[in-house]
Amino acid sequence: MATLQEVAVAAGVSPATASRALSTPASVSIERRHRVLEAAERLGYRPNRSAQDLASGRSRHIGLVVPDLANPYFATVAKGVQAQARGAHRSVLVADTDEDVRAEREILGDLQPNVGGLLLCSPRLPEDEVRDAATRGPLVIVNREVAGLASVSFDVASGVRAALEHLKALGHTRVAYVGGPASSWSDARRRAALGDVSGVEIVDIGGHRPIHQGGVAAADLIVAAGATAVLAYNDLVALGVMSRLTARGLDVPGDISVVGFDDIPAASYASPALTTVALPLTRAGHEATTLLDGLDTAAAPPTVRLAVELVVRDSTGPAARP
Amino acid sequence: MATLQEVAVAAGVSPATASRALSTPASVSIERRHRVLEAAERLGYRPNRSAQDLASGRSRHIGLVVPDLANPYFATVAKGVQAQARGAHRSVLVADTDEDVRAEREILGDLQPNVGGLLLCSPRLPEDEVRDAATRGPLVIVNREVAGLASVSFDVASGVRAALEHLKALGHTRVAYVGGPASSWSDARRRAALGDVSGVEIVDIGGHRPIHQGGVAAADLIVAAGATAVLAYNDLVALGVMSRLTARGLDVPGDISVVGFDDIPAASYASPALTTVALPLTRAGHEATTLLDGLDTAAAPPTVRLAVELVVRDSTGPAARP
DNA sequence: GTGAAAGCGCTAACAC
DNA sequence: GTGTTAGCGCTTTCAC
Repeated sequence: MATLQEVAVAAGVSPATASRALSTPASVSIERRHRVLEAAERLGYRPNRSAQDLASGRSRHIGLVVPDLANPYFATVAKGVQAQARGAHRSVLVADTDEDVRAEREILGDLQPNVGGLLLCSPRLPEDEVRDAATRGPLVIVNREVAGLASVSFDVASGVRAALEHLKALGHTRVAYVGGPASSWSDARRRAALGDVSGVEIVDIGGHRPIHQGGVAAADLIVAAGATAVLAYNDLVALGVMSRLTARGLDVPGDISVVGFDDIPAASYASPALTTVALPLTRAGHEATTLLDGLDTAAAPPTVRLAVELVVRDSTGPAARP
Repeated sequence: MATLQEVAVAAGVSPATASRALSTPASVSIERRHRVLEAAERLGYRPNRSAQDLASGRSRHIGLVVPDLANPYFATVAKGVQAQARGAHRSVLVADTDEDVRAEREILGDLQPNVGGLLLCSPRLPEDEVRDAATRGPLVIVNREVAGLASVSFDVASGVRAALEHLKALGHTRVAYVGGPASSWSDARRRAALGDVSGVEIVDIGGHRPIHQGGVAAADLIVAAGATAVLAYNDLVALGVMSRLTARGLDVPGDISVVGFDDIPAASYASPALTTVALPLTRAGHEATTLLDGLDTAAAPPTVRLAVELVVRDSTGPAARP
């Protein structure tokens, strides 16, 4: 493994110049710069990140903390982060908390001192702890907003409204809401917008696990509540609702319409294909990474709220005549 | 941020002793060890990974290269890797190649010099390049085998046989195989086992993209070929086949039985729920990480071939009478 | 614009 | 067991 030292010797310059040629090309004469670049290329020079980080006092790694990597939602965000980070020559350290707040704390303490910035997808960590973490280094929150901190989130309220208007236009007047984890920020956002559309009565089915099984569990409650349509916390839940409904012999959307949230790939594969509020997850990963890069220079911590879009597929239809 | 130096001073020992107390506790007297641990705890000491790596000459990071993080297959492997790595106090650097071999090469060159070991999920990279990478540092291949290199893969042949036997027992005699990417190692493994079950005629539908859309594209060919059952390259493809079949008005499993590979979460959500060959993906992540740790000490590069299991659900049934 | 020199925080001989 | 002493490979003042 060639070192910068060796590159410098090969190029006939000092290590300092070699370093500058690579990191601040503008500060080196064009001729020497070329010599250094050529030598680096020829020797197959690869910077030693540990050395760079140690010497400069800042890490080029980005830490990404997610509750569950196997969840397509977070996996997609992670993919976006990854892509953007690579463009900025930074690497991504991912940590999966397995939905466990205790593990999350531990990971935070472990990870944060060793990364240049942290991307936190943490729907459940108490706000003061998030704020605390932000004092320890650059931090961007994803899918949540905390006053005074940089974040990337989605305009879920308008998504909820769009879904409700869509159902209303189809003649639905009694819509069940299947909630997610009670402590989740984004569940609260969804709930807050539930009353925004007049003429649609909302039946709260309560909080459920944000996975397929949660929807399965909720389906019977929906039927019992006499709703003709459902808005679910996310697609996984919506898919769960749909499969249980179908298993009970009910038709979607003939008997009950179903709307999800997120637009994970499975939403379009399902049959019927799921009508859902699409969140630009990859884009969120991009934005969050970009935000992180500009965080020191930014005056106030920026908050990006990404627009969402209702994707109408086949799981919604006219309300059944009573 | 407290340094080891400061911890050492606070504990009244030399930096070396402080270092040993933390990394090789056995080599320090019990009393001093306690003093160091206590001081570290009290000062909130966090080791600087860059410094550790630079000084010791080896990185504690694990590099994980996957073709697509948003693919539930790789996301699940990644989760397994992550969990195991954290147990060993190592962090995971993930890189997503976006299914692009050129990007993969670049990532390899970038990543490998800066990690202590590499986990490669790379179905398509030419074998000699994989072998080449292995000379540059500890490397474990996942879901593929290359002679002489450490790897974790699945016993897909027995999975194919189990699927075929299952179909045969249901009376199917003409089974279509929807292949994956032609250059993929695991597609070749599946194909190699296709002839192992006598009494079942295999119709090769050719290679398709290993995603939902690939299955959609293949479905019509299956019908045209007159097969009563399909074995697909993976679940995504199987799901695609199923949705196209259903859209054409065919019944699964009434008219055609479908079997997938992998057992991703969506397989159990689908309706009908997909019969599939389950691969222990999380386990593969664990094993690969464990293998990486023991690689230097191992005599011969270990090859782990994980057992698979046919999960019979609702997408397979008796062959339709001709 | 360039080089010399001083570390960044830690580990690993090497002596004791 | 323990301390002393060198660095690991790089960035970054500081002079020139």
